[in-house]
Amino acid sequence: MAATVDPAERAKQERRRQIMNAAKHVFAEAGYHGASIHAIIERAQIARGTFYLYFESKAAVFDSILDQAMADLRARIHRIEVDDKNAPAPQVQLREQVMATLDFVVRDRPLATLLLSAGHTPDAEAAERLDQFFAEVRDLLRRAMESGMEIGLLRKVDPELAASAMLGMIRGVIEQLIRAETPPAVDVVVSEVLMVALRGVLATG
Amino acid sequence: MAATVDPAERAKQERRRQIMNAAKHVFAEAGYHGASIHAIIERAQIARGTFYLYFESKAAVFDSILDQAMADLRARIHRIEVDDKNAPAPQVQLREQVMATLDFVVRDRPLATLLLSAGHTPDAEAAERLDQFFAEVRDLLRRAMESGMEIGLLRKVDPELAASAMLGMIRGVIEQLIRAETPPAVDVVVSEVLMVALRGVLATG
DNA sequence: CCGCTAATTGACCGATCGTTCGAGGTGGGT
DNA sequence: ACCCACCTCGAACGATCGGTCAATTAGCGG
Repeated sequence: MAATVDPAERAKQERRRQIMNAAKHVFAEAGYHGASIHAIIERAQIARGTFYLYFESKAAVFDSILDQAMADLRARIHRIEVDDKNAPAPQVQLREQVMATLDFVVRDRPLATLLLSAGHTPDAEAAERLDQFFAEVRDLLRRAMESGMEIGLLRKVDPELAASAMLGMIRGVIEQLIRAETPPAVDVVVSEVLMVALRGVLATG
Repeated sequence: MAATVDPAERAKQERRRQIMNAAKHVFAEAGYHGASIHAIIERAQIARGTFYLYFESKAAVFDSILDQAMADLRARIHRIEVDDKNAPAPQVQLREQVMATLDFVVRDRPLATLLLSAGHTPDAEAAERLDQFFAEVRDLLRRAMESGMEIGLLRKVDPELAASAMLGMIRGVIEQLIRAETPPAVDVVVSEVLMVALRGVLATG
């Protein structure tokens, strides 16, 4: 795999990242349609034709950005291990994953904006990928619910509905963190959110 | 106000509604940008010029649709009365409002799709209106939280954060109801959601 | 049946945008 | 010094779309 360290190849990859980063910002600011190739190449300081040497279309950059984001996010989300006695307690695993995910997303504002607002792109394929990603997360949540209910850790609820509610809650919180000019510390937010999700808002009694 | 029952005037209003309805479906299916005037007038069975006799621009129809939706929704959401002893219990008021809102939204799928997915329109004014509407709802939720905390009904939480979480939860649930091909009865959903919101998902203990 | 107003129509315009491509530059190997 | 492969550039193209307007039709009171 000497090709991977070939300096020319490295420069190409770097250029690609540069374009993707510029595009990410522009997409976040203007949305998929509002983002013009002009704005992207202006921000990336390259010419029109150069853009098309690295990406075959506008949709292709968008897809690449989504793909990378999803890979990054997937790396932070996995099944909670309940049987393995060596693993940390479920609540601890849960907290760690939520923490890592939220931290990652909040650190990259343009990306967060992109993910949250990219509900309707006329690019059907990109929209479908986003849907698939969220469906995957929702599925993970649903299974977590089912497991939790089986072992008596969780109350009996419609797993599908609860998963949708939880996913929506996370989205709402991220949106709030993005909106705030001086967002509170992530660990404090996670504590509050987990409290609300697990115990609800009603006073104990 | 005899002009309001003038048959000609009535026909005009009807035509307006017809166009708005067609546009609502097209916007929901294709998003703001993806919705072409062509698609709208085709669905409304009118000519291009006719459209511009009733709306001065594409953005204008979009705004009109949003305005009407927001008025309809606002009519179903108001402060929960806690001091008035003649009013129903807070939980009952809450249930009624959530019920009425969810029912209204779910009955009009295109509208729901429109509201949920219209995160980023390049039409800045329309996007701002949507933001304002959701900000209003969030504000209502936040104040409800604060009131509930004052009278000891609710646990102590960050009101702003909890409001964002609750709003996100509602959005998530609506999205799920829209997605389902055979959505469950609304009152069952409301019961489940209120349970999760108030008591959380953790088993009591 | 006439005449007039108001409604309706669709060909057309200008602007914008994504994409293409041939000309010009660059740099490392010999 | 030369070459050649590769990269970079931006003017030009074609398609699409929102919006306009002069021509046509419909409806109706006299």
